Amino acid sequence: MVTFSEENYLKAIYHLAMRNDALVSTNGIAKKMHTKASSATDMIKKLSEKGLVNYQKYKGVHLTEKGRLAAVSVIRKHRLWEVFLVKKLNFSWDEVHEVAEQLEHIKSEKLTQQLDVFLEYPTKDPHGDPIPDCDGNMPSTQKLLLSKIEPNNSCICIGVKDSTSNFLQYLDKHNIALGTKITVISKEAFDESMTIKINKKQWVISKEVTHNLFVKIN
Amino acid sequence: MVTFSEENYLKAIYHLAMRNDALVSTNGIAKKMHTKASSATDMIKKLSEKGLVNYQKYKGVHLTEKGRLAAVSVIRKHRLWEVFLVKKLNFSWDEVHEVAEQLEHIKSEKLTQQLDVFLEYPTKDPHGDPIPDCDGNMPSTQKLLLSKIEPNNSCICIGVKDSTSNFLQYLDKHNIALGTKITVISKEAFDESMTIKINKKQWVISKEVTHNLFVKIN
DNA sequence: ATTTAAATTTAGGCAAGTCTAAAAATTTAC
DNA sequence: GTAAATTTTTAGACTTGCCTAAATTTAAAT
Repeated sequence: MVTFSEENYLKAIYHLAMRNDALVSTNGIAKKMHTKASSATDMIKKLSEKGLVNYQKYKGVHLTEKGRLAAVSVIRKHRLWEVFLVKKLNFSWDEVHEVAEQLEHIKSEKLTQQLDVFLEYPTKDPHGDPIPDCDGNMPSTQKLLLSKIEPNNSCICIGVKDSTSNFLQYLDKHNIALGTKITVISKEAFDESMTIKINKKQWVISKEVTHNLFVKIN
Repeated sequence: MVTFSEENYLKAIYHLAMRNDALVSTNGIAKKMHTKASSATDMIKKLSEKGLVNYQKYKGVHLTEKGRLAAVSVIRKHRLWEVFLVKKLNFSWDEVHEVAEQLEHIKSEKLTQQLDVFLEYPTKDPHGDPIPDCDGNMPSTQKLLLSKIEPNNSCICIGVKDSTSNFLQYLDKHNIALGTKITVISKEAFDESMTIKINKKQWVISKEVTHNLFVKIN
């Protein structure tokens, strides 16, 4: 039995490790969880006793296979619920996160499975992130930050790195959605701002934008 | 901010009081919550401090208006989710309760509202229980136990008192569903068993069944 | 290589929600 | 109308998840 809080820590560790089974630091976990390092240490010990992470004092942790499966299961539920909220309940992509944070902890194999069926097996959530399958396989996606694209090349927007409401609303306002084709006109070395063209309309975006938008080469 | 556990107690008190604002006993609450009387006392004090119940030591509690609204809100969510599970995710009526017990605690006004829209404003859950509106009004339903129907009268099944899987599966097996017309042929004084007729087929049901099936006069 | 800084862990404490055991109040029974 | 039985409350303790403050370990800097 994995508690609500344990699931959140596992998810945090998964995201920090970024599928590399790199060691994750106590401070990193505490920061991500908005708790103190001492709280993180407490939880790490508990996760370690349950065999969900490997832990070496002062060194850091990484997920065991059991822990990885638990984390991915939560992520799967989170992303399926996000699809549900957007596709069926008319939520916009900047409103879904908070509610999905609650729904991801509902424990029912059948519920998750039937939700997947009902949504017709989506492979991406509303922010372009991949949805793991029920066996815990996370589809790998090679995605580039827009900032890496050279002038005179074009690309397709496939996801966001930052998924805060502010950023998502910015994108909505400027008609940048998943699937939008972006042509890079020029880059400014000074402030890393970039001139881009979408649908014949051309304007300048800051590095805050180019560093948080994932694209693929056309 | 009402916690998960507080919501469960409020729901229990609501159901025990049965919309009469009758006093509910500590022991009654403890029994319903599967906890000990001392735990119930602790929680009652907390609910009282929050203004959700009126409490007099050794006498009992009843919900304040604020408490009633909180309880009804949880019940509304529970029943909406049950409809969702049955109508959209192919759950059967005996499988929904446990999952709905979890979903009922999700906090999002918009979620509940949009779910109601998505389900096209259902007024009854899969067991025939009324779904309160978003202002906390519980539709009143006058329903009779099948045991009260006299021989040679017929009635329509509109709900269940006991909604355990065992009973619901019994009803499924014998093709008794909400809306089914039942004609009472005779009653046995000795064991309160009853001979009934459904679709020209006639058989005997025990008092355990007649005391747990709600009907309305045709 | 030792000192300083940063990260991590330990120690002790707090609130929520539960428990057991014992005390107090109420109800029931004769 | 008092004694026994039941119900309810209190007292003290445990677990989870968090905190602050202090101690320890590791890393960085000169």
